[in-house]
This record gives sequence, structure tokens and C-alpha cells, in this order.
Amino acid sequence: MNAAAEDEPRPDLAAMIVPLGRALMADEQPVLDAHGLSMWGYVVLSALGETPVRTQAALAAAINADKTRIITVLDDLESRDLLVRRPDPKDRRARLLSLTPEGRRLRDSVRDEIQRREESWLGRLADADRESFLRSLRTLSDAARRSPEP
Amino acid sequence: MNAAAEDEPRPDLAAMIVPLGRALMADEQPVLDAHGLSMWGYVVLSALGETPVRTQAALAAAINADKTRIITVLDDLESRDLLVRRPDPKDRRARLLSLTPEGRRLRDSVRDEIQRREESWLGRLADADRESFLRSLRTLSDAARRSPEP
DNA sequence: TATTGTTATACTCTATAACTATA
DNA sequence: TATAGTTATAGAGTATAACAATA
Repeated sequence: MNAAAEDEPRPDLAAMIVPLGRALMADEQPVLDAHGLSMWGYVVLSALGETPVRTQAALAAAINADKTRIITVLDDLESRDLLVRRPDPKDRRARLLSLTPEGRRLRDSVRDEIQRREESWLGRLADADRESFLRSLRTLSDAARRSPEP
Repeated sequence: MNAAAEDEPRPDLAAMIVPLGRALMADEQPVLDAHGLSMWGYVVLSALGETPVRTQAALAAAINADKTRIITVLDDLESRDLLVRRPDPKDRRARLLSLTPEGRRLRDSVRDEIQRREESWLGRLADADRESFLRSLRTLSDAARRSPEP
């Protein structure tokens, strides 16, 4: 039994979640390195897979990134034939973004490796907690996406 | 029911956790601002409260920060009489760190406000999930602290 | 020589503002 | 004029290396 257990306040949520996020990212970095992908590169590939995106600004918004920040990422991915940018015929200012088959393959295999590593993290949880944890995480993550970040 | 639910892979853990951490921090920033505290300042006050720390290096390690990074933070907190640094008589290289009563008071009131805000996040969870979520989060957070970050 | 705290410097990430091309 | 994309610049945050004091 803990000596001062009664006085111990619970740790702040952020104080647990932020370092956990960092540790997860650090754990995934070797996978990305092995495929020559940056974190943002992978995020972009993932976001394009789920929903076809019609403008770079929309893509940036979807992944909570600055629109200027993803440009070099897109340049790199395009130069490696993982995605294509072509002007929208209806509005030639906009760029239609789509994954190439190769981009899709890369995204899938990286995601598989990453999620396999994540499984080993989830393996630390009690079986009864695991599903509940993922459900809660989805709920909070959705709430976070909706919360207005100035 | 979701159209393509069967094909939909679960989002990466990191892709949910990292933005959630950012949103929590953004949500807490106004509280810190109101008390003139930086995020690291608050982290230091919190860490000092829980366990008395005998060296700055130990403190830095405890909060997963670079030892050089907390120095200006300590300077600021000390100048505001929230903590004191005094040379350890047994090893005058080391600085014994302790909160002043004022530092303790500030830490407590900021923590109360922050945790009150966090409660409104947790309020989104199903009652049955809440306890499980916090337990799982503690488990993973502990694991993250142990994981060796190069 | 090794360690604690510190300072100075460099590097990475991110945001802001200005430019182009289309509309 | 307004918007999509782009480029250039500046700022914050972080890490690396070098230093002084003490052991």
C-alpha cells in the first residue's frame, strides 16, 4: 500500500497524454525511417487514403496542419510517385490530390507495421480495459478535432 | 450505420493521442496565462510538489526535459519566490530545490483549475468507461516513462 | 578526471507575410 | 476583389557543445 496514497492527486490528463504521444511517435520513427517517410508524409498518405481530397487547404485542415507546412511534404511525395497533383479542370487554382497505387501500397504497409507496434502497447492493458480505452480515446479525439484551436 | 465501416481501419493510436494532447494543452493555456506561468513552469511546480528533488538534473529527468531547458524556468520561478535553490551542504555542486508556501499554493490552485477543465473532457465519456480510461492511461503513461527515449 | 549547473550556439519545427496565378 | 497554392522570412522550442565550479 502506498504511504501517502490518500493525499496523492491524480496526475493531470495532459501530463500523461502528451508524453505518451511523444513516446509513441519515438517508437514509430524507426518504421518511418525504414521507408524514408517523414511523420507528416505518413500523415498525408493516411489522410488521402481515407477520403479523396480536392484541395491542399482542405487536406491541411483535415490533419490540423498549416497549409504552408505540407507543401514540401507534397513535393517530396509527388517526386517519389506516391501521389499526384493535377489542376482541377473546373477551377485551375485548385489541385486534385490522389494516391498512386504505389502510394497506397506504401501507406498500407507502413500502417500495418505501426499498428503492430501499437498492439504491443495495448497489450499492457487489462483485456477488459482495452476496448473501453479505444472507445474513449476515439470520443476524446473527435472532441479535440472539433475544439477550435486558435 | 457507417457505409464503409468494414474496410475502415482503426486510426493510429498516435494519430489520436498526439492531437488530443495538443488540444488539452491549448485548453489549459488560459489558466496558465492567468497566473503568469509557462507550461514548463507548471510542470516544474507539479514535479517538485510530489517528490522533493535534490538536483536539477534529477528534476529534468523526472519531467523528461533537457537539463539545460529548465534553467530559465527555475530562474523565473525563483525570482518570483515560488521556489528556492540552495547549494547542498554535502555537495556544493548540487542545488536543493524546494517550493515556498506561495509556490505550493499557486501549484495547488492552478492544478485545481486545470483538473476542473479536464473533468469536462472526461464528462464526454460513458460513465462505465471513465474509470477504465484513467486506469489504462496511467498504465500506458508509466510504460512511456520507462521507455528509453534516445 | 568526472559531475553539477550554466551559457552560448545551432538546429528543427511552426507560423506570418508577401507573391503568383487563376477566378 | 478574392482564393489556392507557393515562397521567404521570422519566431518559438529544443538540442548540442563548451565553460566554470566543485568533487
